[in-house]
Amino acid sequence: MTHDQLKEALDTLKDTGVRITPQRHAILEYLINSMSHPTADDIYKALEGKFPNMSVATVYNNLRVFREVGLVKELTYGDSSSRFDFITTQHYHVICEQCGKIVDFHYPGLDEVEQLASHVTGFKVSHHRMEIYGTCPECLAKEAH
Amino acid sequence: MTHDQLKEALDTLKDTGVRITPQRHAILEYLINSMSHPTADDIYKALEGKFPNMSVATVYNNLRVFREVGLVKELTYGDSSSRFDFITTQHYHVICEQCGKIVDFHYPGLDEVEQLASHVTGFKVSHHRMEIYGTCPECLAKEAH
DNA sequence: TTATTACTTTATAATGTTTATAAATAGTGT
DNA sequence: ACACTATTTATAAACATTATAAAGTAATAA
Repeated sequence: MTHDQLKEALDTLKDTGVRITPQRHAILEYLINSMSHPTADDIYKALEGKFPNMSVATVYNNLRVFREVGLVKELTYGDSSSRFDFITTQHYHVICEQCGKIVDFHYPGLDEVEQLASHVTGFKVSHHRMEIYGTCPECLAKEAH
Repeated sequence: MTHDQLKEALDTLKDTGVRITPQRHAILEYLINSMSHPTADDIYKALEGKFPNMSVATVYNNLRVFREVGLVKELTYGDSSSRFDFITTQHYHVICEQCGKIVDFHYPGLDEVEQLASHVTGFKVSHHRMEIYGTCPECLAKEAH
């Protein structure tokens, strides 16, 4: 499974015209296999053995590239450094209040909210539901006349 | 209204044994009146006129104190610096799937999700809806027999 | 396969936010 | 007003992240 994810990710890179370097391969592989949500430094340290000369900047640069291509999500919790997460599909819906159109909106699960809710209320939380409402670009254009 | 909020906040400080200094008063006042979500530096700059000698550390220290006392929420979006928000009541619902009970659950608005949704889909977002589902403590206890 | 070209990596320095420190100052309760 | 202790200030330090320029390397086509 994780092998397929890596292959897909590499295909995504190829399709987007992003070069596949050994460092990028290794960082992606680490992100996919990592259960935790590593910081840039975690990744840097983890790959030190394989790439003794790799620069921290390389890790940051590539995490940014992955994020721009949509492979990786940057998580900013309260602590000092960002955490990075390989994106597996999951989505919410954005709903147009004018025409009813529903657009998928990918976003990592709101684990934090569930955890806090559970902690505060004593509930055993099973899931949550979220929808976002607004006006779609087409209806916005119509409005503009 | 905002005057009451300030008064309440000051009472909270007094009750918690936190000294009320002119700087703290001013920072709280600024946070309450501010519609945006200011960074520490925003606050520092905004109060420069009133407190020409105030140190940046004072702003950071007090924001931490306010956060620890529960008056202020620290928001970490992707950008470089944290933003701070005076906590006004606002809540979601946690719903028991067994007995239907609804419990209020306070949580700062999911601005980040709305912003990202807007950015990705091109929608003009008006609001969102979120509910959390699970089993309440009472029903959990019944289950436990 | 090799040459070419543009993109990447590396090493380093720089930037910017946040925290630590110690001396000076000022709230609070008596 | 006094004494006690928290707080402020000024400064330096720590830390994550980004910028820069030179060296290296992946992809493409001849």
